[in-house]
Amino acid sequence: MAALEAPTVPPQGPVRLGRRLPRSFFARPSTAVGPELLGRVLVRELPDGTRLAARLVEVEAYQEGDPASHSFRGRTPRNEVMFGRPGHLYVYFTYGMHFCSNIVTGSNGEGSAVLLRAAEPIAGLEVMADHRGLETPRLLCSGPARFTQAFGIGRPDNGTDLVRSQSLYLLSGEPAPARAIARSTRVGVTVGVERRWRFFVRESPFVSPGRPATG
DNA sequence: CAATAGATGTCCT
DNA sequence: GGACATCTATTGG
Repeated sequence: MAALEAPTVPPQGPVRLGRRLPRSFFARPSTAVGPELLGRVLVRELPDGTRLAARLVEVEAYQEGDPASHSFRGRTPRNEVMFGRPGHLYVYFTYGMHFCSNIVTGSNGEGSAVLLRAAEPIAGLEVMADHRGLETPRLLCSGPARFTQAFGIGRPDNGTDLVRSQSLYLLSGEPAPARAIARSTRVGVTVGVERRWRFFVRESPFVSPGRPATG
């Protein structure tokens, strides 16, 4: 694919974009897909041609039978996409003001997904700053609602197929090696806390400030 | 630094 | 009515 525009700040490491991840990558349990998403690159192409890109550094897995998951009590109009085919984007509105983004995993009808919690911006930082109303690169995508806002993702993007969309997709990037990945309990959940399904890149300054980095 | 208040849709009891 | 997969500004140590 075409080269991305030069980032405003140097990324933490080399940026290999690679190729789009196939449906089969997502068609596995969220707890398996989650850690393997770290180091992957989410790309957004805006109508004006601007390209936004960021490398995932923090995610959380959610599943059916998991009391912290939106899918726990079955389908609703809001979580419908979560029960659909893997590889689609599940966007939800929360706390009366914020949107958060998930990637649907597992098999069709299953109700599992991975919440995108934080990323390291690598292209389009000026537009992200515009969306966020701040400049500091570290604060652009370091939280699920921040990340979603930086990318300009909202209701219309709910249900987008990341495997086929020309404007929102996920590239293989450079997967984080197992030794660089830490796990902890999930942020902001009060049930299902025994599930340590938050996965993040240990040394990344772009991880959200949500919680202690329980290795 | 830490703690807290305030913004307020959607789903739940 | 209350909880919630959150963020920001403000206040106080």
